[in-house]
Formats: sequence, structure tokens, C-alpha cells
Amino acid sequence: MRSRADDQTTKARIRDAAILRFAQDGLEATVRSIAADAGVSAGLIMHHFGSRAGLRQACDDHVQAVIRDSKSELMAPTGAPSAMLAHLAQLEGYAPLVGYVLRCLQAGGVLTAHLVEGMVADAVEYLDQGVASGTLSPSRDEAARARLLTDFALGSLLLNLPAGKDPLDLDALPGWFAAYSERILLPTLELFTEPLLTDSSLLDAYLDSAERTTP
Amino acid sequence: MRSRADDQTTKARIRDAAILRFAQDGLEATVRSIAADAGVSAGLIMHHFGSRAGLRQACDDHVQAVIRDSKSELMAPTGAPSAMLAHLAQLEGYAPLVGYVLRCLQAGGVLTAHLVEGMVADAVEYLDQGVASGTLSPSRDEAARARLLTDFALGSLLLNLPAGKDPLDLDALPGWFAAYSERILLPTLELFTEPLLTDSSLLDAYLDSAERTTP
DNA sequence: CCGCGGCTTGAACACCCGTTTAGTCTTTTG
DNA sequence: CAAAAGACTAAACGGGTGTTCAAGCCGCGG
Repeated sequence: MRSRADDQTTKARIRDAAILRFAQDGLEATVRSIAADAGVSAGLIMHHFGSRAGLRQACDDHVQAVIRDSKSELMAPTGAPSAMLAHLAQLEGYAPLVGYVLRCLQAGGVLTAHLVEGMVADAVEYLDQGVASGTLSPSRDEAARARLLTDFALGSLLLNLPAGKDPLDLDALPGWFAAYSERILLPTLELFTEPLLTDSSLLDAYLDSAERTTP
Repeated sequence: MRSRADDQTTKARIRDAAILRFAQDGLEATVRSIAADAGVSAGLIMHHFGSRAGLRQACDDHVQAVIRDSKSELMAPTGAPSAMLAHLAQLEGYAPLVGYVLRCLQAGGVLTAHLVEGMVADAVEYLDQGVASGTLSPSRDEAARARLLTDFALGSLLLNLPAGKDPLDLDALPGWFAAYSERILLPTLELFTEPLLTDSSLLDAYLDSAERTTP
């Protein structure tokens, strides 16, 4: 039962089952529950990954690898960091991966920092393109703006994520993404088209004070 | 050792110790650790609160009560929902409470929904004031805009929160709030003063399509 | 054919959790 | 002042956790 033409190696099967369970139940999912899903014993997980932490690490590595590989073909059509997640979630079979990422973002940690950093980098690129093509206005600090917009998008996504604890319904995820996008579309478009502040006195005041301190 | 002029009732002392521990260690903090902090036995917590869930409920209730009571005097100077949390964190002794709220927002749940709802309601009020006084531009959907801005503010706050898991340093919280505010000030001001999108074609297109579907 | 080395298992271990219980001490009350 | 009531503790219970361990199963090379 080792050389399986049907699917993949046992170790990979365990890893995938873990990602699915972590996405559904949260990152505190049990080793035993994962073992049951993968149809193996709990001890085997220890044999292959050394410890629970090792399994988590393997999941993190795999997710990052998949994202890295998918990025090039996913970059083209999308425009925002969260849009990439949303788009990815539509793809069949990718929902568990997206769920895992969401749970990681929710919990914080090393992978979170890496992911956010990558998305900020992507955002910088997109914004630059927009500025170059004339659809977006330039910023005094492109990096800071990219980070702010990324934080806004991801943060509000997390805050609105259904089920803080209890099982996340991965089948319903694509639909939820769509509904969420539609819900925020009008206010977002409005906010980005018509200035919230009617005059620039606040901005001017800040720029003045900043200039005084660092002339 | 029952009637204590020195401080407060034992039950309240346990509750405060619990809020502190929950803020520091996260909402999965142990009953035993809380009991140790409060200088009582674990059994006494059961005696007073029935169960761990009862203790959590008591913490939630107390936090909501404090926020409700503090709101009237805190509303005046502040302008944004997250600013209220930041301002509150500066006040001596309120850091544990703010930390508890942050952990609740992070974990989701009933209290979270109530808190966010309250902040959205406040935001509506503030924005209306701004519109009335002419400093803010009106929106096609004031409620949706208020929710979006609240989600943006709270979400990016959570995403940038130090230490997703491990102990949250409550003493460092005020300083962290200040640093965070300063860091996002310029891009936020810029975003709210100068439109990100250079023309209204996207907004117009959306308004057109929306009008066609619901004439 | 045997034996070796991998994958795999199931039971056991040690720990930590929330909760229960029985009992002691203190305060209040009739 | 005695008795009832409540505050409080220490120890134990039962269940769940990650991890370890000794023993099986299996295919493969000598």
C-alpha cells in the first residue's frame, strides 16, 4: 500500500488532510482528528513529521509553495490582495488552502508576516502600474499607502469572517467571498473616488508639522 | 477576610484577574492560572461563576458595562472607533480591559458582534456630524460607509496587533497604539483627502449597472 | 529462503484541563 | 449562643491532549 498510482504519497495525504482540518476547525485541531481524516494512526504522523509543530511547519511550507507557484498566473487578472484570495477560493480544490491561510492570518505568527509582506509587495507593484497608467493618483509614500490598503483589505476581511471559532464551511466560502465583495463595493468605490474630507486642511497641517521637524 | 475595606469583593477580584489574564495570554487562559493570580483556589471560581463559560460571560458583561459607562465622557474628544480604543488604553488601569477587547475581536463571537455594532453606530453619528458641519462629504449609503470605515480601522488594527498568540505586553500597549497611529497617519490623511482613483468611471459604471437592475 | 529496514499500528504514558466533592473555617442570623 | 449559610480549600475524577514505545506487517536484496 505504498506505491499508489491512485493519488499521492501517504505523507502528502496526511499533510493535505491536516490543511483541511486546520482550515475547518482552526489551528488548534487535534492530531488524532487529522489522523482519522487521513485514515492513519496518530503515531504515523509523529513518525513522518516528528511532532505536531513539524506538521504545522510542513503545512505552512506547502501553502507558501503553492501560493508562490500560483502567483504568476493569478497576478494577471486580479487587482487587490484580498481579491487574489477571493479568486483563489473560487478555484476548485483551493478552498482548503484559502481557509488555512485565513486561519493563519487570524492567529498571527511567522507565516502571517511573510504572507502579508508578500501581498504588500504585490500591492506596491499594482499601485505603481495604476499610477503609471494614469488611473491612480501618486502618493507621497507609495510603500506606506500599499501597506495601508493591504491592511484595510485583509483586516476587514478577517473581521467579517464567519465563525470566529467553530467550523468554517469551506463549500460556502466562494459564495461568502462574492457576497462580501458586493457588499463593500459601493462604499469602497465611493471612498476611492470622492474624497472623504472636503478640504485639505488636515493633510496640509500634518505636512507642515512634519516638514518643520525634518526640514 | 470577607468584608474588605482595602479593595473589592472577592468575586470582583477574580473577575479582574481573569480579564487581565485573558488579555495577556489570550482567551484560552487557564482557570487555574487565573485562580493563582487572584490568590484563590480553582474551585472557588466554580463556586462563584458556575463554570469557565460563566466566568467569561461575567468578564464580557463587565467590559460592556464599563465601555457603556465610559462612552459618554470618551465620545467628545475622539473621532474614530479605533481612536476610542487607543485613547482608552492611555488611561491608567484600562489597558487590561482594552487588551481583553482586542482578544475578543481577534477571536470573534457574540461580544465581538455587539462591540462592532456599537462602534458602527457611533461612527454613523460622527460621520453625520462631519457631513452636517461640512468637513466630510456625504455618502450614497451612510450606514455602509460607516461600517466600511469601522471595519477598515478595526481590522487593520487587529492585523498589526503584536503577538498573535503569546503574551500581550499590556504596559507596552499605549506606546504601541501611539506608534501605530503615527505610522498610518500620512497615508490615511492622503487617502481621505486626495481621491485614489483619478476619474469616476468605475463608480459611474457601478451606479449605472445598479440603476439598471433596480430602476 | 531469510532477514533487514521501511512503514504502520495500538496501547500506554505523562500531562493538563474543567469540574466535582467533601470537608473546614468564618460569618451571619434567629 | 447555637445553628444555619456562605466562603473557601485540597484532593480527586474523568476526559482529552501530544508523544513514546514495542511489536507487527510488508516488500526487497542477498
